[in-house]
Amino acid sequence: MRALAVEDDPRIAADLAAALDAAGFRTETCADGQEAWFLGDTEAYDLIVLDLGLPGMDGLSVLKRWRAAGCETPVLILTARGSWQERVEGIEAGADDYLPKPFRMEELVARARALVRRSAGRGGALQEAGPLTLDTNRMTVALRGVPVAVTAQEYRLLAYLVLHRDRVIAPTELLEHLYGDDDAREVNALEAVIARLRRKLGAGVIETRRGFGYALEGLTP
Amino acid sequence: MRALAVEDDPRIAADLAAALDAAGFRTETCADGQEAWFLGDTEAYDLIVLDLGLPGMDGLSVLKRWRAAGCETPVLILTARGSWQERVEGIEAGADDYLPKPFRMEELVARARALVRRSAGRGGALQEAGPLTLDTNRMTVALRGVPVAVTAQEYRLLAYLVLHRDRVIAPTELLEHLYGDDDAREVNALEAVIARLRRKLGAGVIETRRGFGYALEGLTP
DNA sequence: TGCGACCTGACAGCAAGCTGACAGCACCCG
DNA sequence: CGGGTGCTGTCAGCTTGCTGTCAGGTCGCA
Repeated sequence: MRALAVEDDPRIAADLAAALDAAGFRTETCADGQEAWFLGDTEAYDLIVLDLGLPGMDGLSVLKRWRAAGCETPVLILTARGSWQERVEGIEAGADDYLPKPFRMEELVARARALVRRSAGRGGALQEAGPLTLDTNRMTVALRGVPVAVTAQEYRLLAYLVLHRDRVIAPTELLEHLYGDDDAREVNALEAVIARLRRKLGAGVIETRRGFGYALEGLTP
Repeated sequence: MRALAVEDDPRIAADLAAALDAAGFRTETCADGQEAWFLGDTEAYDLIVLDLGLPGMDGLSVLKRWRAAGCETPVLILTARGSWQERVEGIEAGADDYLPKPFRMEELVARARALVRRSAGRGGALQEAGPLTLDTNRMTVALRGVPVAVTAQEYRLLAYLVLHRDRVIAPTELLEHLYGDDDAREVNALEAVIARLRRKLGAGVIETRRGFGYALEGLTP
């Protein structure tokens, strides 16, 4: 974890760095707004601690510029105690959290950890298997990068195959999964779906293992 | 956006609900820890405001149980002023933010909004998605820069779609978040709102993914 | 060659979704 | 208090296009 502490008071800056380092961060410090903006924009930090009172450029402006530039690093701002307008302003500008000064280092560390934990909890929605890419968020399918329109049923079938791309799936298993136990269908319904999919994806993508079931392209027999 | 306010003082609870409702939330209240735990565990909220001093079950225990049960709803806790141990404890227990009592309703609302945005991994108060711009402070909508007048319900629906713009949203999910569990509506109510929105925004902005749900104008067909 | 497993084009049924009309209701304003 | 106004859910009728079925074909294997 790499952190940036933007703080003009050298003593506080040192304390910040020490506390964050003790918490497992690799912390760099910076005392000037202009430089902070440059660093935040060019370097890849996991967390930025930003003091609002700064020489060079106002902390709030720095924050707004980062957000405007598409920087999504979690930012924790330090504000003067009691000025709730400033906090609200900071949050509106895109801060993820604030801490009123003076504060306990324990609290800073707790919040910093929580912030990083939270920002890390996304991604992984793209499932790839051979030439196929499934976006499980948008429910879309791409073949060699080219989007392919599929229906709900087709998507469900593909998703199941992709999820179990390392083995052969028996027709009965697919039937069980695609249709509830209460509205079971015949095998032919499945074959129809597969035929339609093959027409869209090309013949080779879904392979038939005669007598066993179906598998995605590239699985060795 | 659906919110739960857990607060035993009925006056404060009413104030909370009023402020959050004015900010575009559908707020339910609850005065008891046990009940709060049950609600948070079973219902789908976008935000929970939790007072730590509660009858029935201690607020911190409620929070811990939620987290232990895998509930990831952002939680904003209300603490007594000055007790920083309590705050740290709260954050360690999985709270996403805290507010010391007494507080300004403006600040609560600002933090609530920020929390909801952050939980979806997004920054500022201006939410952009394709041709749409939502100002979550003023609760206004613009299409390609041109302001569009929308009703409260329409705004809520759009806000939810914009917040989760990278996903397809199932009708049931929208129903859950637009209406409380106690005044549930039929799917058709939703379709009516969407039809009215499309008349204002044009046909392409809200896409229908037949069999899955709705999504904002995206890249893939 | 024969049999069973599997494929596929056509088609109809049907459910998902859309829309215009309407009525209940909350709210606003005189 | 009372009428007007605008929001919103319900209803009914409609469109759309997904999807299972069927019938007939092809393929692989013994």
